Amino acid sequence: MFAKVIIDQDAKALDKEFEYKVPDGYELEIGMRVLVPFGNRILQGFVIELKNDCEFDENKIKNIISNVDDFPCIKKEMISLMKFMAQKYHLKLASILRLFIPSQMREGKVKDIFESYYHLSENYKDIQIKSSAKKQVEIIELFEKNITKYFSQTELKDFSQSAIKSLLEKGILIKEKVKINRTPFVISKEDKKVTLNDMQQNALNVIKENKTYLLHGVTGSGKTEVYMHLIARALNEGKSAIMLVPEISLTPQIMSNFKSRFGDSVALLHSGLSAGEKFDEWKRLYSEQAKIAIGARSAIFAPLENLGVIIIDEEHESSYVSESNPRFVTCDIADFRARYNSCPLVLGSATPSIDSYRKATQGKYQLVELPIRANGKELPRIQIVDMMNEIRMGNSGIFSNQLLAELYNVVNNKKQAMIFINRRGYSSFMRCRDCGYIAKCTNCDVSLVYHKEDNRLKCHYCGAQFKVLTKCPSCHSDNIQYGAIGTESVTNALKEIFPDVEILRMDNDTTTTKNSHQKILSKFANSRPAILVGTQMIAKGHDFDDVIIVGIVDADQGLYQADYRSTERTFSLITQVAGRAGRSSIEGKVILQTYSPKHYVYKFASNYDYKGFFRKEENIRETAQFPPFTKIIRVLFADHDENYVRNLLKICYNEIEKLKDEFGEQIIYFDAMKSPIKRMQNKYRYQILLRTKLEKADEIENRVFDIVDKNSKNSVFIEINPQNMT
DNA sequence: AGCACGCCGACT
DNA sequence: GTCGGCGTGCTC
Repeated sequence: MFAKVIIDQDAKALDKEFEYKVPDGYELEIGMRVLVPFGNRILQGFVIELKNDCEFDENKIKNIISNVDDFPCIKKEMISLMKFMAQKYHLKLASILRLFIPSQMREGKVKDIFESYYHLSENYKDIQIKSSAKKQVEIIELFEKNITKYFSQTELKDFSQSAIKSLLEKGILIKEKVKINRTPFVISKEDKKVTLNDMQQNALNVIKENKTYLLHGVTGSGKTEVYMHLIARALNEGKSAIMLVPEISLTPQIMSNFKSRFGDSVALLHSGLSAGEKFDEWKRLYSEQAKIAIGARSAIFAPLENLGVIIIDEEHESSYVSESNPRFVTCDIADFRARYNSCPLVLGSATPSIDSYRKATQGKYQLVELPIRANGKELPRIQIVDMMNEIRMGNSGIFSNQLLAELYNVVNNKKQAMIFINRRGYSSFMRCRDCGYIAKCTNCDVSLVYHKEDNRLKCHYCGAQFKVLTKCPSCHSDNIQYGAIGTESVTNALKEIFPDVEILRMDNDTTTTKNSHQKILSKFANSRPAILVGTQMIAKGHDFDDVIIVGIVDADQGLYQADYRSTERTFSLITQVAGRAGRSSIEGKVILQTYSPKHYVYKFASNYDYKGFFRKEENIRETAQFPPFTKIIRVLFADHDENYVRNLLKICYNEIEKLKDEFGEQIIYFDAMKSPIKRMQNKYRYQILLRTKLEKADEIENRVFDIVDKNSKNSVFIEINPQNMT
């Protein structure tokens, strides 16, 4: 017998299958980790195939030394998935396999922990003890009272070690080591059984086939309840389920809901777990003690077999795309696994990505809609406030008069408000304070980004550079604003206006420690009146009944990012933030402040008109030749050695340039430039950007991959339709 | 990744 | 002469 082995080393030169001989009579399974002789050392590898013949020179072949675990840690499906990912993303086989097992297993640090348990032996009555051994008799009586119970060391701490020891020696007691699960603690609430409304029931009935469903449900339409029923159905059929959520640490209440509904069948996989907890949850899934995996994107690799459903909640979220190595798109993986297991894949969202919704309109996904809220309540009214008008009326502050009036009302009635700041990333745009003009790229129709270090405006899609604005080209005013309003300045401004009110701030800076999220939120929950200021973080899943006002201070900040998806993101954020208002009986209201009140995104968002927005945005993407009508290929070069990257860039550039002659008009755009952030983690960064038409996009992509693979050992990453351009 | 092999300069 | 620099190539 021979085995194909992937060596567990993250090196390009080792990124292939090596063949070894399995010694006669040695029990080995596909997916097992093994130790193999490699050169003059011993390395760990994964068996991915067993066969009777060998392709390698049989005189040079070496024997497998041993297996590392007594079970195959990579299941069969995952070996197919590995091949799929290697082909699609050009990732190294070993780095893919590492995604499938908990990292602790590789480092070998975390082992199963055991606790000693004691129970009576079957024939304990036949064994004599002296009547003088009072303690021993006491112990036996205790065990006889709970005849089926196993007692742990701690439960027997009242008895001396010597008494227990002599009972063990006589064979009356038996000591057993039992594996302990470090199952993470989740506060579980009373589970409310909910009956589905007609829409939800319909969704449940429709979603059953081996295909992809786009579940488009307005905020509060009860998508989660549909998910729960889908999972319950899978369990009833003896199958398992995976549910992905964008950032699990931000949605603790969803977790506790699932825990209380499904109990120990749920395994949670997220970044907040300790190494040991992760390992134990993984093992519970592997051994089918738990059949539901819930977690952030990496939970898509859960070691479950016989999947009955895969759910991706908030499918539009960018966190489903892995931005650092190994780069992968969660939805691709989910699709692979759903098809492999012949089960439905459900993508749920109140504001689907343009890409997904377009697939639904094309029939690639089946659209399922939940158009009304489960509680029958209206969505809060969104009022657009024109900040240009405020300036004309002499108010040049952060807050409009309407928002201030509403905040006074909140404070006087001891209610709560949330102020949301739509800030993303580091960059800032330039805007005329008088007429609202925004500097945009003349080629790409995306906003230019101000770069402080060389005092220029740059386009992140074509690299074009422009002088900073000193005078507005539209109204000739010299009142130019750059930089962006942050949470800090808003918080300080509020503290001045409302010195006696609890003003809380939640953003990246204030949530660095582990429980800081929870601390801020519980403080907010217990204060009346109170105002919570924050970034996207406050947009998700925090329901406070007394929040009657949500203010969006500068909605445009997210809109004018140099990113073709910025409008889509803004729409989805407004929708999400608006969902925070008016959860209770009191009607909520949203005040949306903007300097461009006529922008179509506000019209559609304030009417909760997703479809209208989709049609408009689809149109714009088509005209501007952006995805999903084209494909953007970004080749990023990053290395400590600047000369090395520049050289590599030049070689690849020249070869890719030849593709231009070959593919002609298929390539809409092609250029090389310094990356918008020139240096990151001390690595110099350059990039080549391509935009191609769809017809030959896959072919061009493969050719670019080939060129890069051929010329570089490392330091080069290729991204398709990157989420951001830093 | 790590290690051997090998081909050049400067040293007891 | 030979010790040691690190470029190149190989590992089933």
